[in-house]
Order: sequence, then structure tokens, then C-alpha cells
Amino acid sequence: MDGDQPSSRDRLIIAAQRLFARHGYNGVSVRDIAAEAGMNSASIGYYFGGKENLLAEVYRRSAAPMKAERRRRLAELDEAGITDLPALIDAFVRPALLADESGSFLRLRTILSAENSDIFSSLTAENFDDTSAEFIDRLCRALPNRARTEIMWRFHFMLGTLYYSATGPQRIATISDGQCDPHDVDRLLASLVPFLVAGFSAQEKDVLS
Amino acid sequence: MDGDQPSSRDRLIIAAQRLFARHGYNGVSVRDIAAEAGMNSASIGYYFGGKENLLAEVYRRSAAPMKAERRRRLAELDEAGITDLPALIDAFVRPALLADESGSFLRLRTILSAENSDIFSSLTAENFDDTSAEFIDRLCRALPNRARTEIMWRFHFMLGTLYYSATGPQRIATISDGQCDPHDVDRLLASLVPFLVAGFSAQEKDVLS
DNA sequence: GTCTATACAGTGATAGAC
DNA sequence: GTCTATCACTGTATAGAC
Repeated sequence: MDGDQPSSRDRLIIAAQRLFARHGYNGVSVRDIAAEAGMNSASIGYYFGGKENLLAEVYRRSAAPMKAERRRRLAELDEAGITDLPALIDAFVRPALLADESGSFLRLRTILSAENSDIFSSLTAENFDDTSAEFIDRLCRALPNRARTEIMWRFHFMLGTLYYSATGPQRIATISDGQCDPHDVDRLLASLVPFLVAGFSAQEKDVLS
Repeated sequence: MDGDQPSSRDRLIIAAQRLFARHGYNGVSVRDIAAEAGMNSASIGYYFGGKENLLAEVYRRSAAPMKAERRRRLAELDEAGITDLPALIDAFVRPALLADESGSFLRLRTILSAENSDIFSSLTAENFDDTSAEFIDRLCRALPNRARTEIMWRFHFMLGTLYYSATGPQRIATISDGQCDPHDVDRLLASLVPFLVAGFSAQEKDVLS
């Protein structure tokens, strides 16, 4: 049956997942992870070949439920025959902020994107290239009068709002004297989705290049 | 006269500024910085009390010209009597991407925001709270029918697009098969400013809270 | 196969010699 | 004011126990 103890390998992944989410990548040592899993630090080298490969394993595990949730929402939209922009953007953005508790996976990815950009690139490409392409295709269909290149730029900007929301929360709280609480994901989404919808719908400025 | 050699302290700051911009904060050791400045690594402890305080010094030095450029552009607008949203947003966004070569200071700040969020918070507050407040006030005046809270949320989203553009460049290049080059700052701005203008102008969704 | 003790070169910080 | 020496820490690699 499935009631088996998790394997040593799995225990390491779970411990790493928890610690990376809380303290980022560089903020956690292999010794911390091993201790959290109740194992020797050298076991990470044995099972994964190094800290970086363990990160890749954690990334894959965390990405899976988020991708599944996005796919589920898209299927729901298809079933209901909905193709409008707000629903589409919501289906992309909401799972990123809600898939794991308080967007800890999103936070980890933001840290990686800034600090270890080469690792981040390959992991993102490996895990999200298909989903991203799917969404860009749908965005182009929902916005037939916008150039595909322009939509990709705006997709890029959307990622920025998402990533930053996962890490820079105290800034908006400071500026607003506590009126804006970035941990209130529902409130955040209520502002973010209309903002993005308007941005994606914007008239194109004439560009030379 | 002013033709003096830069002091040992200044040599360290300049070396750190160059290395932090290229390799981020954690990617540079105090030994690297000291070697670049032609000094002993312990000198950083002596002059600054530690790597973190040296970072604060670098931050202040880098923020100054960017803030000056923003102020200069705002003064220009005031002189010409321009108060429209696109010009205002451009005056905020452009100096962040152009003040130093290839936005290396913006990149450093993004890394800090993700990895060392407590340091980032205090440095940002120390250096940018006044500028941010000034811009939010102007945004509110340019958008008199939008709630101030909502404008602060959108300001938060704008920071996200900026920060991410400074670090996650290769992602958009991959997705677009090279059609979008995030290092082309002029092209980036040509898409970003209209996107933000539309986002800031968006109709408010009815929010419960 | 699984796991661990241990050594190695690197980090930031710091006490104390000069 | 500057440097040497040293400390506790990091990720990694490996020899060897079981």
C-alpha cells in the first residue's frame, strides 16, 4: 500500500522544499537541509550530486501542481466557451499566487531569477515553456488586433508584476502606511487583474524597429 | 586641488560598485573587492564594518544620479506645464533603466529585494521614500477619479515590471525566439510606457474590502 | 546500495601585531 | 592605518563502514 515511509531521497526533497521557500537558495546550506531531514549532509551529494540538482528536483515538484491548476482552469474556460481576456489572465495569474501556501514557490523563483539567473533560465525553460506558449497563443487569439511581438512584451511585464508581488511586499506596505497588504492575495488579485487586462488591451504605440 | 588620488575608502567603494553590478551581492567576496581595489580584504572591515555596510555605501552612491535625473525630468515637465500620465510615467521609468549603463544598479536592487529583503527594505526606504511619495502624489493628481489606494497598488505593479526587466531578460528572448531583446532599452520603453499608462488608467473593479 | 566521517578550498568577520 | 592570522562557516568530493 501507499502508507510507506517516504524514502530518504524524498525526505531530502521535502526538507529542501520547505527551507528554500522560507530562506531562498543561498540562504540555506546543505547541512541545514540534511539536518531538517534527519540525515547526513553528504547524502545530498550521494542522491543528487549536489545542491543545485536538488534544487532542480524541488523546482519540478513545485511546478507540477501549479501547472495542473492552470490547465484545469483553462479546461473549465473551454468547456464554458469563455475566451475573454479577464478570465484568461485570471487563469494564468491566480494559480501562481495560490498554488502553494503564500506563493512560496513563486518567491523562490524570483530569488533564482535575480541571483542565479543561469540556473533559473534552464529550470524555467524546462518547466514552463509549454505553458507560456499556450497562454501567449490564447492571448493572441483574444487580442487579434495586437502584434504577437507586442503581446510577448506585455507577457514579460505581467511576469514582472507577479514575481515582484511575491517578494517585495513590505515596500508597498510601507508606502501606503499599511493600507495595502500584499499578503492579502484576494485583494492583490482584485487590483492586479484589471491592471493587466488594461495593459494587454492598450493601443499600440507606433514603434520604429 | 581635486586632482588627488581617490582615498583608499573611495577605491573600495568604486571597486565594489563595479563588481556588485556585474555579479550581484552574494556573487562577490570581500576578497574580490579588496583585490580589485588593490587592498587587503580586512580593510573592508576597517573602513565599513563589514560587507553589508559597504553595500549601503554603494547603494547611496548609485541612487543619487538616478534620483537627480528623475528630479530633472520632473522639473522639465513643470516648466513646460505638462501633467499628462505618459510623460509622468516616462519620467519615472526611464531614469531607472538608463541612469547607469544597462541598468546595473536596478539589477542589484532586484537581487537584493529577492535575496536579502531586510537589507533591501531599509536601503530602499532610506533612499527612495521621498521620490516614491512625490510620484504617487503626481499620479493621484493626474488620475483624480482613482482611489489613492488603487494607485499605490498600481505603483507596486509598475515597480515589478521595472525590476523584472532588469533581471529576467533571457526569458522573454527565449519565448519570442529572439524577437524581443530586453537589452534594447528604447524598444522596451516603447512597449512598457503605454502598457503602464493603460494599467494606471484602468477602470476600477468594485472591490469589497 | 546506503550512508557517514572527514578533508578541502572557499566565504565573511575580527583580534591583534606593527 | 594597514596587514597577518585565525575563526566558524559554506559546498563538494571521496574513502570506507555496513
